[in-house]
Amino acid sequence: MSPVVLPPRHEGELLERARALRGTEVPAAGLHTKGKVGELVERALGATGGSAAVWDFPELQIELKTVPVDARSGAPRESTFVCAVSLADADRAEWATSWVRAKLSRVLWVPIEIDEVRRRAVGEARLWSPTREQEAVLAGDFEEILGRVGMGDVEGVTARLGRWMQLRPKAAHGRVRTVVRGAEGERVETVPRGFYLRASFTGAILRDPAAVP
Amino acid sequence: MSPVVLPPRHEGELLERARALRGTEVPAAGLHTKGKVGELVERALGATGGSAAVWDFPELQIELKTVPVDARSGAPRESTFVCAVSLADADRAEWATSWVRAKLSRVLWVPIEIDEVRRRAVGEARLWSPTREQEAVLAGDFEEILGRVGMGDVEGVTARLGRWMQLRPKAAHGRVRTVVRGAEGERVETVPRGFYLRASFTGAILRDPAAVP
DNA sequence: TAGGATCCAGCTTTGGATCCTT
DNA sequence: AAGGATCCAAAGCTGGATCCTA
Repeated sequence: MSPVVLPPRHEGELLERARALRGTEVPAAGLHTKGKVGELVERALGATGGSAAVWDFPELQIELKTVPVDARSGAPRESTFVCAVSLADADRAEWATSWVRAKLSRVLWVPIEIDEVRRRAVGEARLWSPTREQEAVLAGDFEEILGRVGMGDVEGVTARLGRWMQLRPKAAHGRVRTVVRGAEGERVETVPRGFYLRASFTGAILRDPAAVP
Repeated sequence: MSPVVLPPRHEGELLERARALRGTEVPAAGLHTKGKVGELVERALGATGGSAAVWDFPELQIELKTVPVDARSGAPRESTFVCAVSLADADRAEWATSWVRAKLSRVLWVPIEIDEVRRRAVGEARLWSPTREQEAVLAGDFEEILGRVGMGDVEGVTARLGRWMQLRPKAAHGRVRTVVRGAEGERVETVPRGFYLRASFTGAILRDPAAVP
């Protein structure tokens, strides 16, 4: 990451920049541009996180998420990836100290509005932190999902589990494998996974940050 | 209706008969058998309601509803018709005195279980009355829907309105028409409609009679 | 027509698979 | 591999249209 813009010094500056971006057209998505828009917006806002960091804006402890939405309705068209999960450590994982909680504790949501002709433009950014109620639901999803993985039932965890947050494959190719322990302690090879937020949840909080769907 | 079975004398007898029917195979549904199973079950249980009555078992004030469900999951495959609605009287209609409330105040639900091969068999019957909370939601749906019709906006009432109960066309042919008054008091010709319960609701109360989805 | 319902095309959602860049 | 996400077939749901019998 080589930023063309200096890191924002405070939330106000970050929000200001994000709002200045509003209306900017961005390259159309397609098979060969996945993730591109997210990276463009990161650079334009001065993100410096890089692979090792927890947050995109480490000084501000703020995570940036672009989310593709329908230009008319504002409804998200996709779920939102949060972070990868170390399946092998599931039995020791706790919400309070988790990476996913840290990332979600403060998020700058940047909608990418997609119109009928597939054109994409930056929408109105919004800074969000989960309400107590929202965090309780996310924590519940976390426990339910990693609890099952911790019990050795990783194959029993489908993307159906979790009210707002789900676990799904996260790998460049279907053939990538990671190792986890089964119920009897045996080696189980499986595909790497990550946490995703359902579109119904991001849609709700984009409309109303305190929503309790 | 010429019953081959005498009317049940009390709830216990009705439930007994319904349970005795469990497992009975019934003719497969198809384009040309709509409603047939409902009538077969009515006769088998000794229903005497007929067109004029509010209830299928007038002495017991009980309504009979067959509901097609997936044999595996128990989930309803269709919404459930409750009764037709007089659109012209919408502005005077009240939940407390409505036909739909009377019908729903006590219902014998008879699931018709459909398996992979489309075979249909009678499932376990269950006698239900709405809890206070459930009735409040149904009353809310009623007011919301008929309120709009009463205000002359019948064309603005889509099947999307109503959390558990919705208004939908109810006519043998799409060309049948009924008359209602528009917002300016003008004649509006529209298709006759009836109240239906969403499959999500009947599914919930079949699993748990006191469910609050 | 009233009463018993189901049909089914089209839209939405789901959730496993996949793609790019560093 | 980690971080940024989107793809898209198939399953599920919606809701207007339709079917049978008396």
